[in-house]
Amino acid sequence: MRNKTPPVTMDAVYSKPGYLFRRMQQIAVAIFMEECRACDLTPVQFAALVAIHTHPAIDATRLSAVIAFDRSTLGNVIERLETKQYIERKPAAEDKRVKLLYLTRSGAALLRDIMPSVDRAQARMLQPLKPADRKTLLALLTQLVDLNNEASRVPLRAEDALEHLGKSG
Amino acid sequence: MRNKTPPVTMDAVYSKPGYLFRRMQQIAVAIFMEECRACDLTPVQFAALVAIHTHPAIDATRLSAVIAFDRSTLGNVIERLETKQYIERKPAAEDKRVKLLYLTRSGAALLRDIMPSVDRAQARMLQPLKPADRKTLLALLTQLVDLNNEASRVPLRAEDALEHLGKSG
DNA sequence: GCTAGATTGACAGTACACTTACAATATGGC
DNA sequence: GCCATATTGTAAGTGTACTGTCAATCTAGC
Repeated sequence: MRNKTPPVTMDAVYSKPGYLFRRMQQIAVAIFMEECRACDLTPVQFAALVAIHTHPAIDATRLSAVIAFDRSTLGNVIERLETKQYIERKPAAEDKRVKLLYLTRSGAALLRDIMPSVDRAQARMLQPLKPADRKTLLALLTQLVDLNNEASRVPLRAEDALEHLGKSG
Repeated sequence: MRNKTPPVTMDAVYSKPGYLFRRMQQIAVAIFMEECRACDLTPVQFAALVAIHTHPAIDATRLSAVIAFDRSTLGNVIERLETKQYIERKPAAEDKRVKLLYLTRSGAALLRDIMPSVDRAQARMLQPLKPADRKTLLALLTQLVDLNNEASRVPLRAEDALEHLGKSG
């Protein structure tokens, strides 16, 4: 009867999806920050701007669901975007707890201006792969993120963004 | 002459590799922490333990290169592992700046005990995909992380771990 | 052997990413 | 209308992840 445990080597780290996802996220952020150095925006701040642009008058809780970003941390992100005057926060008339988010003129201008940089960053992340492999990886990742959505502490709820319309409309 | 910029929608986020890598990292950490709740270890702390196990008497700088983890932050990680008594730090005789890292007995025991939980976590991350797709994704990710190594702020230098042997050996 | 430059570990600062807790407010059941 | 419950924003606490800077120390060139 063999009871031997396999030896623990660095392969227990390097060949595992957990390590690869961490590295890839690390690399993706580095590339994004490099391409978008001029505009002083982080990947999450960019996602928030896009979401507020797409859903004006969204509140922080719904924004969190739409970009799948932790609700508590989002407060700080919003604060930073407000300090940089890219967004505005206005109290909602119907619900005194809620503060609605809007892109400012300069926020909208920024968003328009950085799209080329963002696109360049996104392209660079997959650049080293052959075009066909890029497509395959993107398809598998999309599928995996979608199927694992509930495993995340902050599942994506894209449809949440529409809720605030139903009340007044 | 058309100069129109494409409309900015949430697709500028959802369909991009940057977003997918962030989500997947988020999901991977959540799954890891869930499976390893009992032992109170983070993914990075686990990687550090494996590396110290594989390379006893490694120093912090080389450890950083071996697990591709930021040198400055690693100090805190080491501190936490030391507080939990999983590792020991001993000053090096030859170089007074260096502190060498060793697994304690309880650190080695922990590492042995949690391997099944870690394996379960790693398996769960890819679970939703078909077996063939898991292999494809893992292969493409491994390739991409390797080819993008230098784009990271903390490139992996696995061979650095062996340097400390060359001096005295 | 002495000094210029590199290395090492430590620290301060910024930004995610998550947890739990809490007060203010809103809502639905009665 | 009143109250249990849920929602919203905020804050404190922990842990990555990176940027810098700094002093102590080592090493190489001379």
